[in-house]
Amino acid sequence: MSEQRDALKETSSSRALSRDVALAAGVSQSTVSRALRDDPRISSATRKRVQQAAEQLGYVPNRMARNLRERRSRVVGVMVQDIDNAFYPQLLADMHQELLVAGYAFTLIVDPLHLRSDVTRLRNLLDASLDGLIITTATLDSDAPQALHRRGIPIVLSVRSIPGLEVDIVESDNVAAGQLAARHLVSLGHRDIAAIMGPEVTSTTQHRIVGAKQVPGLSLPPERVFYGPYSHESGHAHCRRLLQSDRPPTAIMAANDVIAIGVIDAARQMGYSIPDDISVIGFDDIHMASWHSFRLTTVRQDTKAIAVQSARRLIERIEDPDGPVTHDKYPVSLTMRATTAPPK
Amino acid sequence: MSEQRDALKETSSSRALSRDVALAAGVSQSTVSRALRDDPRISSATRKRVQQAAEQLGYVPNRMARNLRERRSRVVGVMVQDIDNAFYPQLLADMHQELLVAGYAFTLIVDPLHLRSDVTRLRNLLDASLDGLIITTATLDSDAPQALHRRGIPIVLSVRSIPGLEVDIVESDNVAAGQLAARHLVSLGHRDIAAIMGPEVTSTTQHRIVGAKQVPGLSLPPERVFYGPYSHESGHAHCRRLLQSDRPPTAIMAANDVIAIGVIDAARQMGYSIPDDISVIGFDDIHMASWHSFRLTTVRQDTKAIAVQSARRLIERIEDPDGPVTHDKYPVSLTMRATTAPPK
DNA sequence: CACTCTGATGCATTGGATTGCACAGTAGGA
DNA sequence: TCCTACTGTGCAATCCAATGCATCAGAGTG
Repeated sequence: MSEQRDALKETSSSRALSRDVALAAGVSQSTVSRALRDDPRISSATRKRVQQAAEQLGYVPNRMARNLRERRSRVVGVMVQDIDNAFYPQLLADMHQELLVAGYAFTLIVDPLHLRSDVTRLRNLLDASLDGLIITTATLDSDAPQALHRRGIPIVLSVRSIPGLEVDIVESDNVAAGQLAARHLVSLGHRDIAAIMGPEVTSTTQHRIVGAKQVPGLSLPPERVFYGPYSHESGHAHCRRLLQSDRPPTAIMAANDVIAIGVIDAARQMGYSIPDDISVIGFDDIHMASWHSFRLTTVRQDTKAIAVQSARRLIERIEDPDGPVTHDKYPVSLTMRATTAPPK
Repeated sequence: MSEQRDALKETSSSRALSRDVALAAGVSQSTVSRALRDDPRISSATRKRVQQAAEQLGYVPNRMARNLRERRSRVVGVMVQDIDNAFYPQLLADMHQELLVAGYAFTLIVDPLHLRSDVTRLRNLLDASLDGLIITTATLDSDAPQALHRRGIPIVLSVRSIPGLEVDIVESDNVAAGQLAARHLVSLGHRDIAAIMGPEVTSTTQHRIVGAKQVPGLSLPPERVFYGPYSHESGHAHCRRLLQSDRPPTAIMAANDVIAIGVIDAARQMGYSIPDDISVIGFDDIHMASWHSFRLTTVRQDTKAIAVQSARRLIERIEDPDGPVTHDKYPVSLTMRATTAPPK
């Protein structure tokens, strides 16, 4: 037992440094550094000797030292609203993959709206520990993205955008998305539609409403538009209230699939049948939307493309801070499943 | 508010360093460092002067330099199987919160089982950029945790465990969980039960099976036990095959809620009614399990407690590498909803 | 044979903050 | 007046790898 502990302690306490490798290989520390980074000036014989010594000692270059010297961390931040909301994990999974192959790690930054100008959080973003930041939670009234941009932190606005800010943006064509959803409902014969949207200050909600209102035959008066968080609870609560009212709509347009599923749950709970009694349409087309229990009709956005492109744009921005600002806008499409039908 | 804005307002392209602050405040660089870290040896007059100068210059200490000097990064890794699996985001949200208040950030490490001894990935964990690691994906045959432990990286096994490894473990009492589920089904009158489990090499699956088999009145022969990933698809596919077979079971025990929901979806898709035609029970009690479309009966584990405690244990281990090894085992409970009933 | 050039390696500095230790200044006591 | 005892600051080393520049040996040239 004590022998084992000793053995463990030895291995752990003696973290090999580049100078240890240098000693073992009979070269200087700088040669070790160069050899392991495949510097062409090092002869292959020396390189091999160094590599062997490094392997034998279990040498791994200290990333903190490298970061300090190179003034970059190869870590980016990804700011999300709420990890426990099915949309984000899906986005994160693809971003993660893309960042990984590019040699970047990422740190999750959870940014509830109400903390948007929290000094402590922002300070952490300014301490040079992150090479850049993907913001998926931008709101129209938040000044944090602007402030970070001014400080010279490479940022990309992903999913949501802010007009007039000279930063890279990767989003869907949400006006078209709103049109698609509304047109689909109208073409089925719906005239009285309610919209359960996200926060009013998000571009996604704004754009989708704008698009929906452009569709002829649809009136979407203010009293038929509800704002709230992008959550299951919000969809559930709003739907409940709508169905308890004097004059329930014949269809509900939800600002995303998570809300839409909340709507479905509430409607079913109150004994309504979907789509016979009420139609529901969502946005995003998250994996869950296709599950048999929901079979949600929804406007699909290419979440994977957005995730991948956001990561790429950020990396490009990091590597070329002065390159031209880009704005990617991805097309959307209607995925018809089983939650919409003509009104009764 | 004004303080916040000041911190961000600075537009200067070149980041202020502590020596700039020193110059502005008329003190030495070391005094700046001490003043901003509230070293009691600095007089309050000097401290105030330094703080003002720092604020004016928008100075934020460079974290890379601090990391190198302090030989710690205040970043921990959290290794998960698959972010896009509802269990993990829930776990991560609570871990994140707990780590945040303790001053730690975290990096997500996605670890598919098949990479279990991939040295390349491990190298990233050995470069001192992480202070520690929470592993939620340990498998009984993986040697990575062992290897990392040997190298002296503080690690905590969370959710899943490996016997005989001298590291901190935070998990549920999964044997009791298996017992609870099986006892519930048996008490309802079920005798022919199938189990759709996770990978055979996970402690969670193993322990739950062991627990279930301990319940009198239940036979769980090998041909009634199925192994697969902890995914919706797996539950869906296995359920489908079971229901198409000559002799479908009267109840299905799923290794977690995500699988259970896959089972429900498959059963409904094939026209079966739950719980009338077949009972389904899960494990975990993720948020989704309570949604009206599922109302899943499940064995609840205290995911939040596990998340929080894992974070705490890791931090304790980082701060005291030689402290006694701990093993937290949380009790589980049965949450009865609407997916179990007596057999027809 | 002297000299330049090239290739391979080492020396010493750099990145920016933290911190052990030395030291100047002041107050209090003899 | 001198000496001790603090207090508050500054100097310089430290963390570890990356890298500009100097150096050296050996090949090639006139």
